[in-house]
Amino acid sequence: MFALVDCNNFYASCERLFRPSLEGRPVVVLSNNDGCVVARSNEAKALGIPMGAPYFRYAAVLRRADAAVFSSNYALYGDLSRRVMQVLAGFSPRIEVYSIDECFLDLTGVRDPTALGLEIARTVRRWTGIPVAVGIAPTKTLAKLANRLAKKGYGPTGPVLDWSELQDQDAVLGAVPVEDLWGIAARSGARLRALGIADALALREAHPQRLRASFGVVVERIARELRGQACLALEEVAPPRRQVMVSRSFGAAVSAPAELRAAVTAFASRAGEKLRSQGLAAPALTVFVQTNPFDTGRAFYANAVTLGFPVPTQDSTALVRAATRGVDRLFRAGDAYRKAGVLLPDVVPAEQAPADLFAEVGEDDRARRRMAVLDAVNRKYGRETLRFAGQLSGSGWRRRSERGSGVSTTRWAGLATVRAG
DNA sequence: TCTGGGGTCCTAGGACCC
DNA sequence: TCTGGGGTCCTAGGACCC
Repeated sequence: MFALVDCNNFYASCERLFRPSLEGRPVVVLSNNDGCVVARSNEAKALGIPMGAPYFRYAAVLRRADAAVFSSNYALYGDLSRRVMQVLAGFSPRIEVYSIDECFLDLTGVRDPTALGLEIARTVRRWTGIPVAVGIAPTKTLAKLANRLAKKGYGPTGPVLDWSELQDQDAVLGAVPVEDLWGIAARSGARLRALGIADALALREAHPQRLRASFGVVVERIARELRGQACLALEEVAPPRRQVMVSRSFGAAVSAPAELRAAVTAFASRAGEKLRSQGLAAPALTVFVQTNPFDTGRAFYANAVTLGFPVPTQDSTALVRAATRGVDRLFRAGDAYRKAGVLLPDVVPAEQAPADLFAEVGEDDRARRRMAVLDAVNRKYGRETLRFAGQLSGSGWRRRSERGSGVSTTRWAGLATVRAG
């Protein structure tokens, strides 16, 4: 038996946490470059703002509705997520942290799952301030669905729905569009509809073998899970990462090669930090650049190049050197670049990486110590306190973030102030 | 003016082996 | 008319997730 606990409008709820005055007001949170709406409170959803909508298209609507608009603050969301997961871990011996705002719990053997679900929702709310919904079912796919329904008010006594307690399951499934299921999006949805499979009930009744032949094993599993046959297990330990990526859209177009190099230097350096913090090493680095894909007046240019290392590395110096060398090969004069990134494919655990037979004696060790110092300084005094000189060649690419709340649970200066009396 | 970032899994097809 | 059988590895691209 699975429970899926999902935080309601997570980023919006985080921003609201320290501002009770935002209760009842529409709240939205924007993506990295203040570009898209990535979280909406219920009031914002009611305004008809779609998920992922470009902000500039809805700015006027939001202003008229007196909405609160925030740039994203991942340090805050990450910290609140950890707190929520910590509370959830107290309710089940086996949990799977599925995403920043979702967690599966193993409820096998629980006598009254609905009562436990209500207790979970109450406790998370009281201890962290974040509202959640709980879906309970014998498969993950049904638990996801039950969670959606719980948020819509199907639960008899609160934001909790146990699928097996639901009357007329078939009627409910018949009213769920096939694209609302976990794992089915627009493409597969359209193809399923063309075969007359438009809702969850029709998918459940379809022949698994035929689904497999036309759509592959993923859709077959979903159909089986709708019947209550569990195909997806709880994964307590996340498998090791296979790639590391750092990429950003630019706050303003970049045309100077030195500034493009400055941007990928920052990305490669950040990628190195990620590698070291996760104990990984990269055998190669891909750097990519692109112009504005939405500009219909100019030809779109996107290109990438991959460079290999003699042995897998976690040294930022090597990553930065490869990234800048790569970007020099990609750069075309006259283009206005809007985005670039660094991708480290096929990463391996650092202890499995062989040493470089041809490196100077002691160089490996010196490089490791340099990186240890870099990380220690930046951990203590803040990201990019110590950085590569190449980054000084320009910072016009940096993101717009004009609406940050400044609230933090991880910096003294950002803590909320409470006045009594 | 203005459009995110970071991932995973699956499949088909090519290339190769004995 | 007619051309074996069984397998692995790699890659690109599609599709999906939050």
